[in-house]
Amino acid sequence: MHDLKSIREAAAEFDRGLARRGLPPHSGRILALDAERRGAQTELQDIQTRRNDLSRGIGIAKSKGEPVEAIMAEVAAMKDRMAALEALDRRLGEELDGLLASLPNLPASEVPDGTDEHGNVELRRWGNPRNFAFAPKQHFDLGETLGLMDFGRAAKISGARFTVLKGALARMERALSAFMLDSHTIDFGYTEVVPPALVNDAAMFGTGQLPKFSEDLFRTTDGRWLIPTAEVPLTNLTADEILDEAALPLRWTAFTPCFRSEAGSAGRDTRGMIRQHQFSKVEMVSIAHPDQSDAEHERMTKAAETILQKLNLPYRVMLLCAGDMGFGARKTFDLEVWLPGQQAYREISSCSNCGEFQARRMKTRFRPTEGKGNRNVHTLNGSGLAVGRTMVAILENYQQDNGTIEVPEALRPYMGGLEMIGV
RNA sequence: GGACAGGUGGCCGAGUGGUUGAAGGCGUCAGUCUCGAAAACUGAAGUACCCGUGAGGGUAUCGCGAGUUCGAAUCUCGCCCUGUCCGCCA
Repeated sequence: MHDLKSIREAAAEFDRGLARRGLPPHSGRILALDAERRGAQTELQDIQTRRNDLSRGIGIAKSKGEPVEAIMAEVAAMKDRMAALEALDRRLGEELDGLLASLPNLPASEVPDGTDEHGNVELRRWGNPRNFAFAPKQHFDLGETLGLMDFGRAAKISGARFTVLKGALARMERALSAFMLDSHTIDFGYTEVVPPALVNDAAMFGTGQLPKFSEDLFRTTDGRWLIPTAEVPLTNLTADEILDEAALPLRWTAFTPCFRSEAGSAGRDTRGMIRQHQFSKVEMVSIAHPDQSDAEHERMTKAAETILQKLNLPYRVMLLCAGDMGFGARKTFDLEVWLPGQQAYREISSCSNCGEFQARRMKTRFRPTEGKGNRNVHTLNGSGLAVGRTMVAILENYQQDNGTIEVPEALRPYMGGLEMIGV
């Protein structure tokens, strides 16, 4: 959600930001609506002032036993105009809010230009892709051959884009979640949270999934939504609250299932576990002071990278270009893990600084320790990591020529000391 | 799901359709006092928006949304949430 005041003050800059997102200018329409609405509000409030004075006068006159018919007639005469102005104010407000709510966040200045993933900039690489003495397989071949990953039966009971994991791989999902949560809570100070997986409209609006992206979501028959990421419930934890500055930053992490309809991605990643309707993810969310959100963003990304490093999985860090960022982000780092079976780097984490964008939607502010005037917090979210894709990466990077899988050392304590899968 | 009872400012808690943004208490902040603190006393303080260069003025807001009324925290309706009991249930 955008701030009207800042658009009034810097309309050209606002439109420049939209242009970087590939959108036409909107400030003209917004400011026209804003001006018209404020005119209506001002006139309405003047009438209300008069109405309140007169009504008060009626009460006083009555208590004195004086006649009130003349005053009542005067108030009654204002009713039509008041109703018209109220309707106008509401209509203009709805159009204005609808417009403001539909526009994505503006990219930070250091975000590169670009319309799609080809505009993203590689910042750094970590780890060296292993040299295989054989042709590395893709994760679904490995998993199915092991008999621990079953897409056929998942389709039987649920349909496409679901997986059944069994045995050591089912356990690996549990192990990975515990491993990741331990790292974030113990090494990075995040507080572990178990949030609801079903949320209401307001929460989905707060983080920006609604009103524009409802087709990407699953909806329950009683009108709730299945979370597409724990970012939604975690970030909305502070909705409608005014926090103490001293409480910042708030850092939360949660392991949850995530549900996405994947409408519009038909044909992409149809095989395997890369793109599923349901997947597990450990998410991090930080609620930060505006002055500290850039540092918090780096810190959060570091927490996600640490998981990959501990698992010894090669990856690269991408700075997303303006056109490839999500709706609410002003700056995003993607972590892409090396998948030898695909011979490609694939996204395994996305860490975004949303600035004030979500805070304004959720009405999350903080009270400065010094000075007056409440300010919007900055919100950040990042995967740490997508558990299913982490399993994919482990299968492909740790596969042996006989199809067995070595368990990464860091994970062994979480898997009862298991060193090899499939032997 | 059914039956009751509730939802008031940071918290607790009054509130009769009429000059109530809302008594009182607690807590918070500032000041007086003090070497300092406590106590006491004095004062300040919700949120959003509009007008105004400013000082300042105004509107809305008592769970949310409609309605009745010249006027609604107070009356009516719908919804949401909380508590208690019953039913069902992991």
